[in-house]
Amino acid sequence: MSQVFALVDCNNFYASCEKLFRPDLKDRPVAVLSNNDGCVVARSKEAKTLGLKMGVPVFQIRDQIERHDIVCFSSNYALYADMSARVMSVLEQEAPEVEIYSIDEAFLNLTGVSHAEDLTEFGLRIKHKVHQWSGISVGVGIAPTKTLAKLANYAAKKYPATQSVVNLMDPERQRRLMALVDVSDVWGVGRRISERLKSQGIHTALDLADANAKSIRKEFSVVLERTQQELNGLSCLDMESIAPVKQQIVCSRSFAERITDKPTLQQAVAKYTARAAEKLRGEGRVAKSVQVFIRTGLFNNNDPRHVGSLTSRLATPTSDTRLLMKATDQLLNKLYRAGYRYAKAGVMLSDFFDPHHQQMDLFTPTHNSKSETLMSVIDSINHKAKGKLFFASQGVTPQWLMKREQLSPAYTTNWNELPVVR
DNA sequence: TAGCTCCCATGGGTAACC
DNA sequence: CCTGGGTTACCCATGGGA
Repeated sequence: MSQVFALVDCNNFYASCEKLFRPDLKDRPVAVLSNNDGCVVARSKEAKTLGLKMGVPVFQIRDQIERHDIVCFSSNYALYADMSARVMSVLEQEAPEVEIYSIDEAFLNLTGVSHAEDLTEFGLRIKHKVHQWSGISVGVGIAPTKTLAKLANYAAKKYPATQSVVNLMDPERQRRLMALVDVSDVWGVGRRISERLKSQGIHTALDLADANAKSIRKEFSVVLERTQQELNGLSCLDMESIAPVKQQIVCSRSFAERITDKPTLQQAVAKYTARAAEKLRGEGRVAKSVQVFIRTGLFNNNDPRHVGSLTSRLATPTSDTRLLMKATDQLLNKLYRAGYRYAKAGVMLSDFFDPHHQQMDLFTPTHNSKSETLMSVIDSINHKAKGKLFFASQGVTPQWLMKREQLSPAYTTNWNELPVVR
């Protein structure tokens, strides 16, 4: 039986979240910056109209920001996550099956819904209800495959006449749209692959759909072959409503200022280790493999360069912050070289196990419940009082913390931070 | 038993996505 | 001077059994 997927995607999500709580900024250009206030990662409609580009470093467009009086925000992930949850809960009320694909988009499985209601009507209803309940506006694309649903969503955003809802169930309509869409705008086709496709005369989504399947497989990959089949209405990608178990956890960050000395770098690595361990416990797992990486700046640097990473395999997998910190500190000791200006460091955990049926070895004392208790006490305190409890090795007043100079208040998650309005 | 192929695990690198 | 963070999947080379 043929399937029906919808893709619901929030418009300018981060910028919309910031605007929601600042009605005074209605109709004003707003930009949201990446961690460290480094790049532009989201723009309001007005900012896009002004030609503000996605991903550009802020220092390169200071004058543009000044000239047009663009309001900039540091990213406030807690706010976006909370708004996302509100949007998703509306979708979950309306659709029989929801796959939360990212913070601002979700696939709905509408297979079987089609008889009860016209699909376009369904899309419009969802759009209205999400807006009514969360204040966020969304686009809806409906199609027989996920890739086509993405494409329909792209059209819903691009063409205002659609009222932000596009029903792409009809094959003729699919082909008409695909002829207008650049291959690079197809889901799964990035920069490199679109360049290679274009050198072979494949310029539009339709060109890709009609290309020779054998040669796509041979010269590119199974992944692109699947994309091609999906463009032709053959569903290869199913709903993944249950989140797959994580295979790795990374915690890394650029520093506000370059770090040259080892003790400071040690603090940073300790902090990232603590955060990664916390995430690991949140997943209910233990890790056997621990990696640390450090690197100097990436761009226009006459500075000496150093990138390095080292991995250690623990005798026994663990989620105990103390043991993981011991490991990462040893790795950093081997990795660190004096005389470099480090810009970023990170900790990666992988090779996960279920702590309750764990492979023991002969020489290490067995899993102790003291550690488990201590860690869960730390986690529950930090859950209530965010990050108030930490290890001394993380440093008490770190100077290298990321830059977040334009952070908005925690409107939805911390009542105490709300600005006083009279 | 030397030598061959096949298969699988592993690890580094690339590309994609949001 | 100042350029994000996190995750997965795949490809390919390698090397050790069977």
